[in-house]
Formats: sequence, C-alpha cells, structure tokens
Amino acid sequence: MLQAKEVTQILRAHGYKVTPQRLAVYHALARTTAHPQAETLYAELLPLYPTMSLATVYKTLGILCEVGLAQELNVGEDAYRYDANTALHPHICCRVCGRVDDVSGLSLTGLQREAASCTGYEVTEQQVYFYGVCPACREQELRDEAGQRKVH
Amino acid sequence: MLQAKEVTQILRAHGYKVTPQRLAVYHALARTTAHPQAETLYAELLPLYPTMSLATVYKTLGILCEVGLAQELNVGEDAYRYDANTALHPHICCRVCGRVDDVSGLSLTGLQREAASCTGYEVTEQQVYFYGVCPACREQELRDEAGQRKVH
DNA sequence: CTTAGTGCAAAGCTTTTGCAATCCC
DNA sequence: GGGATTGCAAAAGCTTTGCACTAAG
Repeated sequence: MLQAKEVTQILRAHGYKVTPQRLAVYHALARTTAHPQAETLYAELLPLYPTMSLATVYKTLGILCEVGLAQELNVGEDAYRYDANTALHPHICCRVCGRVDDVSGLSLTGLQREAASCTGYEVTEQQVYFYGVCPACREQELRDEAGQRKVH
Repeated sequence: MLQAKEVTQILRAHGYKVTPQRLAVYHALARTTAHPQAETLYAELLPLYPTMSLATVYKTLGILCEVGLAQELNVGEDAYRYDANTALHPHICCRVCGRVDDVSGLSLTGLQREAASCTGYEVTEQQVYFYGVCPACREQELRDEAGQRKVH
C-alpha cells in the first residue's frame, strides 16, 4: 500500500490532477484484500465523503488501472472487482459465498513464456482464476451434512 | 463437436427438452473456435432461424453451460463469450483486434493442486487468460512502423 | 394433453456520458 | 484564471424476466 505522497507523484507523472476523491478511492482499495466492486467502494466512502458519486468511483478506478495503481478482475460476476495489488498473482473465488482471495506462492512466469511459444502471440499480461469452495464454506457444508444425518 | 444425437441424450438426461433452437445454438457454437458472444451467435443463426430470439440464445447458452456442453468465458469485455470445448485449456486475447484463441499444450492440472494447497480451498474449476498481441497484429504493427520511417 | 420452451417487449444492472458547477494547480 | 474534475441525471449495453403462444414428449 503506497502513501498519499507516492500516489500523488504517480498520478501527476501521468498528467492527472490529484483530488481528495482519487486519494480516497485508492486508499479504500489498498486497505482491503476483499477485491471490492465499485459499488462496494462507493458505499464505504459515502459516509466519509458525502458528495462522492458512483461515477467518480468508476472514473477513478479506470485511472488507477491505467497508471498501474490497481488492476481489474473479472471472476465472472455481473460486476468488475478491483485489486490494488498489481503484482502478477492468481485469484480464487468461492462458489458458495462469493469471496475472492489472492493466491500467493504460485510461479506463473514460465506459463506466460510457454503461452507465447504455443501461440505466436506477444504475451503482456495474464489472469489466473480458480473456483471452488473456501475453507469456511467447506466446514459449513460438513456441519450441514452432520445435521441432516441426525434428522433422518 | 458432438452429434445431434449425443446432444439430445445429454439434454434429456438433465431433464431438458430438445428443440431445434437448442440444437442450432449448440452446433453454431461447436462449429467455430472464435469464442463468439451471444449476439454474434444470434446474428449467425437469424438467417437460418428467422424467428429465433436473442433471449432464447441466452437461455440456451445457460443450459449448455449447465449440462457441460459449453463454458462461459470472461476476457474482460462488456459481454460474455462461449466455448463448446469444455476441456481445461487457457485462452489468449489480442489487445489490438480483440480475437480470442485457445491455447493448447499447457499443463494446468498441477497448478490447480498447488492452488488448493496454498489456499485451503477445494478447487473445482479454473480459467487462465493471457493477453497480448496476436501474430497478425504484430505484423501489422511492424508494417506501420516501417511506413512511418519512410515518411520522416 | 400437459408441461416446458419460445419470442417479444419491458425491466434490471452495471458502466459510461453529457454538462454545469467546482476545484486543483 | 484556465482547464481538468466532480456529481448528477440520463443514456447505453448486456442480460434477464414476465407472459401469451407454441411445440415437445
């Protein structure tokens, strides 16, 4: 998570002005690992910035992605999610509760090189998504099964 | 690409009726490797099935994915794409022309197991997307640069 | 004959856009 | 002070839904 000073420098370096709204969106995003949607960030910011609008959140997220302060995720929901961690890392999404977590410790650089040689593309980015059931929901499922067995 | 007979069996096995529209959508999808969007399939089918509606295409694609005859892709566009190849394989998307190709020959099963052990999730599915510039667009870019040099 | 599916139009959502008022530099 | 940015409301797209009609089994 970068400090306001560094964010300011990066925005200015790309020709963007620095506004309280932009800093607020960046910090709200950088503070969490929940990979929020624009709407969620907006709801979080509204109490602190009562005049903030959802359109501004969207415009700001677009700029943050463009200058490399965030990345956009697409786990297959109706809405995009955003991540202030722009390092190359996979994400994993729980099919039961919908949470999205980072996966750290997987090496993906080899994959990108392989993809380039398989396809002839010049490969510049990648996204890896896993789907399944998170630890909390697995436990819940086990408890549900146990409960059902008692009933029968 | 499965025959109509096999598709019929699979739909029936899941309690779905078999209609000309459903077979048509499946075959239109299975015939191509372009990973079309719903709208594209609809436009392709309209001449042959003049009463086909876009809503039916969407509903049918939903069913095809549910019964395992197709999968949904999300390369980060405004619309979903669909693929009748349901084997686990990555996709690569050209940032210039937007085409989406299959990547074959990458082994991903190890990755899935690693992700499970890193996160504690039970991992059931995965999607891998690469982004870059396709061979045709790379050549075009080279030609454009050469042209520019002549002008100066 | 019964029930599911189709097709149309309208609604629902997320995201973008136009524009006057405001703020950064 | 000048030009970018904000915030509002409306628009734009994709996808879903409600419902009368039709077709599958």
